[in-house]
Amino acid sequence: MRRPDASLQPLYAQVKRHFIENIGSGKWAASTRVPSENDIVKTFGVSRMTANRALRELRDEGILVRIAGVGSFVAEQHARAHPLEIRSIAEEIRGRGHVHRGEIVSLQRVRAATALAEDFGVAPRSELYCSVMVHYENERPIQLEDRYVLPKMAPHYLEVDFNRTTPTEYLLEAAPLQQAEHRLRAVMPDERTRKLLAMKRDEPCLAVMRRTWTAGQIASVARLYHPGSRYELSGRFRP
Amino acid sequence: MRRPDASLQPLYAQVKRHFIENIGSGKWAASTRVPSENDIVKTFGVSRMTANRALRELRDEGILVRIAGVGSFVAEQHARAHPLEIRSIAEEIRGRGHVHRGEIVSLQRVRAATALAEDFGVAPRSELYCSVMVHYENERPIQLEDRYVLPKMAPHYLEVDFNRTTPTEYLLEAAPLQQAEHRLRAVMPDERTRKLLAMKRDEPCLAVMRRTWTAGQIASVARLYHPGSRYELSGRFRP
DNA sequence: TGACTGTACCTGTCTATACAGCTTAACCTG
DNA sequence: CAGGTTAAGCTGTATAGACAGGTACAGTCA
Repeated sequence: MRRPDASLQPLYAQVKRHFIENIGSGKWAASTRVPSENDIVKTFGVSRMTANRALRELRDEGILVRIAGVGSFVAEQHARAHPLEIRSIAEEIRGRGHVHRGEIVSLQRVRAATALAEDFGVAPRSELYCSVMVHYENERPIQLEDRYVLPKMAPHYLEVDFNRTTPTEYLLEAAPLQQAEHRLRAVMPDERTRKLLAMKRDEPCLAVMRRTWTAGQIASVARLYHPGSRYELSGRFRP
Repeated sequence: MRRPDASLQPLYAQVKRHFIENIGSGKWAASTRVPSENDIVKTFGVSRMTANRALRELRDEGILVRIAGVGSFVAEQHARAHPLEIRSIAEEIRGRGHVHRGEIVSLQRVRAATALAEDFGVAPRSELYCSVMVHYENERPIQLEDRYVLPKMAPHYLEVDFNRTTPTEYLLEAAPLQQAEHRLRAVMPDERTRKLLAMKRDEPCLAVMRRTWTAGQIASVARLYHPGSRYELSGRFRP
C-alpha cells in the first residue's frame, strides 16, 4: 500500500478520525459546513474516492449530513444510546468523541424502603449501598444515576473512586452480569433531578430503570434520568 | 451514469439486493460461501470497486462475514429477543388479556415536508401515504400512531380496512421487514396529541420513532406517542 | 513423512479519471 | 428590475488498474 506506516490505519480511517476529533471537540459545531471532498484531496493528498469513502461512512454513522450540490454538514447530535446494551455512559460519550465527567452527589449506605426492597427481593430495612452521580457530556449534564447495590455483591463499593471509573464499569467487573431488565418511561422530574440536570421547567425526563442479576440474584438497581431534550435511546436491529 | 435505466437503482444496490434476496429466501443458507468480488465482476459486468462496495456494505450490515484471503460467507443470524420488538400493539394488548380498539383519525396521501423527506431519504414534496390512528386498551387511549408509508412499498395502503387490522400488521405482510431503527425520547405532547390521548396537562409522552427498511430502502416511518403515566417499555435480556 | 515453497485466489485499500445531477450565485438580457 | 442563462462547485456513482497481505493447496525437496 502506498502508506509507508503513517499511523497503521487506512487513509480513509485517518480522515474520518480527523473529522470526528474536530466535531467531537466542538471545533466544528452542529450544522457547520465541513471541508468538501475536493478540500480533503488537497489537504490530505488522497484521492477523491478515499475522501468520499470517509465522508460517506460518516454520513452512514449519522455524524454528517450530506446534500448533493451543496456540501457536507455536521449533523445535529442528540446524545443517544442503545436501549439494549449495558454500556458505561462514559464509554458511550467518549465513543462520540466527547468528554465525560462524573460528579458524585452522594455515596453512602442506606436502608431499603419498602418499594426498593421489593425491587431487590430483600427484606425491608435491609442495608444497601447507594451512589448518586451526575454524568456530564462536554460539561452538559445528561444523566442522573441513582444506583443501589447489594453489599454482598460488591463489598467494596463505597471505597471505589468514582472519579476514575463509573458504577456501571465497576459493577461489570465486580459482579458478572447474568441478566438485565430495562423499563423505560417518560416522567416529569422532581425538583432535585431537575436542578441536577439543569433542565428547564416543563421538560420531561426519559427514565430508565435497570435491574441487573448476578448469580440468580438482583445485584443492582439503577434509576437513570435523562433530559428529554438532550438525550435519546436508539437502536437498530434485524428481525 | 453508465446505467441506461436498469432499475433506477445504483449498480451496487442492485448487487446488494440480489444477495439479500438469495439469502432472505434461504437459497443461500447461513455460513454458505457466496460469490466473490471477481465472480460479481464477471456475472454482473460491473467493476470490482462496485462489487466491493456491495459486499462491504452487506458486511457492515451484519449480513455477510468476510475473511481476507478466503471469501465471503452468509452470517449466522442470531435472532435474540429484543425488548423493542416490532410487534403489533393490538397483539401486545391482547397478550395482556385486554381489549384493543383502533380508531382512525385520518388516512390520506400527503407530500413529505423537509424533515420527513430527510427521514425517508426521498426528495422533499414526494408523495407519501399517511395514517393517523389512536389505539385503545380497554377503552383507554395508550398510543397515537402517526404513520408514513412509501407508496411503492405498499400501493394499496390507503384501501386497507384498519378496523380489522393495524398498520404494523399490514406492513409486516406487505413489506417484508429487513431492518428497523428505534429512537426513544421523552417529549411534551402538542395539543392535538394531548387531546387524542386524553392526557393531563404537564404529562409527558414517551415517543418512539421507528423506521423500517425493506429491500434496502426505508419503507415506513412511524411516530408513536404514549402517555407517560400509562405506558412503559420494558424488556429483559441476557448478554 | 514432514517441512518448505510457489501459486492461485481472496479481501482490503488506493489512485486517477469520468460523467450525471443538483444547487447556488454571478451574470446577462429584455 | 425581473427573469432566464451560465458557470462553478458539490455529491453520487462508476470504471480500470494497481499493490499489499492473508489463506489454501498442490508440488517439491530433504
